[in-house]
Amino acid sequence: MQPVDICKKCITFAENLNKYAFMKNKRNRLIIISEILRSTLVGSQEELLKLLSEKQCEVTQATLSRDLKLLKVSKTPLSNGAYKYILPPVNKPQPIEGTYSNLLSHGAVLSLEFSGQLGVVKTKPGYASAIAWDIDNKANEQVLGTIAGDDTILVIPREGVSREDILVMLNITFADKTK
Amino acid sequence: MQPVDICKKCITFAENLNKYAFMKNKRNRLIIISEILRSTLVGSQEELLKLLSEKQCEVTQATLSRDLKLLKVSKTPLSNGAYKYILPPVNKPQPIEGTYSNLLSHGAVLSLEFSGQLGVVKTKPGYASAIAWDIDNKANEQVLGTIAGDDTILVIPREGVSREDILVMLNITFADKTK
DNA sequence: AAAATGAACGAATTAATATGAATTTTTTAA
DNA sequence: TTAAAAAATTCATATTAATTCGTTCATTTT
Repeated sequence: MQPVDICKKCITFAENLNKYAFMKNKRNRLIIISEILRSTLVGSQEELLKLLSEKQCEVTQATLSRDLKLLKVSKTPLSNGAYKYILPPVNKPQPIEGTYSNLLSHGAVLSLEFSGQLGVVKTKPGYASAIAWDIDNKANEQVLGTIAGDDTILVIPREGVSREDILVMLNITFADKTK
Repeated sequence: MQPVDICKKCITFAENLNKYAFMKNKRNRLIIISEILRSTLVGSQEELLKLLSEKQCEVTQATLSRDLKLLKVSKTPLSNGAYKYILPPVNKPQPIEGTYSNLLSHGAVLSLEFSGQLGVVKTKPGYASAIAWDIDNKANEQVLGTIAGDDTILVIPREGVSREDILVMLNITFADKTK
């Protein structure tokens, strides 16, 4: 190697080079992370750090933590006792945050009738289990449980819970949704 | 209040009282945790610990961590920058390990409650029909039939069959649990 | 340009969570 | 019963993950 005079520009360029390299770029890093997580069982951030560095992608745990947050990657216990970082489902049913689906307000519920203690909700075809799930969550106090078919839900109220209570419960839900 | 002599039995009873309380029991604790997580946004174990203690359920973080692992609860980043503990999706029936008695002793059956003539069994997600089938077979004398959803079984007892009869029937299988 | 702004990041720190080991409680079996 | 075994739980600690803070650099604004 022979000595070379390096101009200022070149120095700046060289210094910046790193940043423009494929691997040293946030977007691409996120892609790499996704790919790794899709194909590999990763149980901790430290582990993922190593895998990344194998792909010439050197970052610290801090950054990784931020990346995972950004990607909405969740840490889940496996049946074998280990943990796994998993990407959110592709079709994007994000975890439900606080509120319930607005199925109710969209007329998916067609009717509610009673027979004795039992309530029967009719829904649009296919909606029953989704709505049953909502009812389970919203009405734990009034309802012992629900059983859903395709367009029919059987609602089993707790003992001592009146039809009105059930109606009120559903009305509240309706009211909430409609505004 | 006048002073009272308390006999040994009473002392023992009082000491044990706590243990028999609903809240002081793993299985029930798991139910409570599930219910909380289904209805509340919980961002950390410490937070959940408080909610539990509000429900008279006192445990340490260590136990909670193990409970969450058992329930396969995962920690997920939300869009608002916070985190949320979420229960595994209901439509993901876990691999069924073993037979009826196993399922029961492994806590696949979460609860049994009554409303009027009807019994409602809550199970882990996905287990309902497997267990319902077993109940049908085991309890033909007491039970007219069962209807299973994903995590709920409606048990319809025969005419003249009491709650106790049903309990006894289940106790045979539960036996280990109830004492 | 210089100054202001804002994203990205790493180092260090703090916070949160998991786990080993000891202990207590419950179950089983004799 | 009572002792032994298993399961559940806690305590203490290790491990893992999130965040704070300060720096750098690119981009806008003045």
